[in-house]
Amino acid sequence: MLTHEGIWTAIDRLAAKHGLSPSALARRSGLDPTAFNKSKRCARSGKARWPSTESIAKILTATETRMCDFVAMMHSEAIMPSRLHSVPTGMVNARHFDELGRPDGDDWEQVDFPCGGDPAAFALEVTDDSLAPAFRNGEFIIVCPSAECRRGDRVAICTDDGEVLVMELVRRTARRVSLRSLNGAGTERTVDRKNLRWLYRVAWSQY
DNA sequence: ATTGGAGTAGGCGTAAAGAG
DNA sequence: CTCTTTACGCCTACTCCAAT
Repeated sequence: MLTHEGIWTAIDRLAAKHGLSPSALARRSGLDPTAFNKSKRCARSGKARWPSTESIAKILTATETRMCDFVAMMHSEAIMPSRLHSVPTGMVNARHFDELGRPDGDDWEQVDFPCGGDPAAFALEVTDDSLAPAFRNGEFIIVCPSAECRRGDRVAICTDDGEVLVMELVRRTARRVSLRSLNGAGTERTVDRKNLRWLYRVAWSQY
């Protein structure tokens, strides 16, 4: 459901994700720098003011953000804890997780993020270009185990072979999960569900 | 201490859309 | 057509902070 608070929260989060203030995001998008001022989010009468679809379209274009990712920022499951466990994508594998799919071992580092939320979330630090253009080298991928996964979502999976992969969820049946690579090649991969330890949604990324 | 830039609050005007 | 509503741009004033 769209709420006034949710949409403004998403704008704030989108700005923060790109290291911008709301006014800087507005300026970059070709809008007036004051367009997203907190003082303009409610009329003097107290009535809620909503950004136009045109403004939303402009900030999504300026930040190369998909609508589904923007919508995810409105909801609580997309909120990051203030301090997350993080491990580089170049070294991550099944031994970094316990039997319940929680971060485990000594390789995890603590990384601070600007807001709090899902206590089960963890971060993967992108350390190469294997996930480009979806995720850049140096970017942090925030994985939320409690978030529901849908077709088209970016997900992190752990297989029985010990692989941990970040891909796009293409299809999920009772027996199999189909995934697509994020590196632009569009390579598809199917994993039997019995060989899948866990599948979590990528709710957020931050550079 | 001064200066300049960024960010924000708030007032006002404008254009577009909807209602009557 | 007129009136009302609403989002947004323009503008000024102010605060904060870093650089000089």
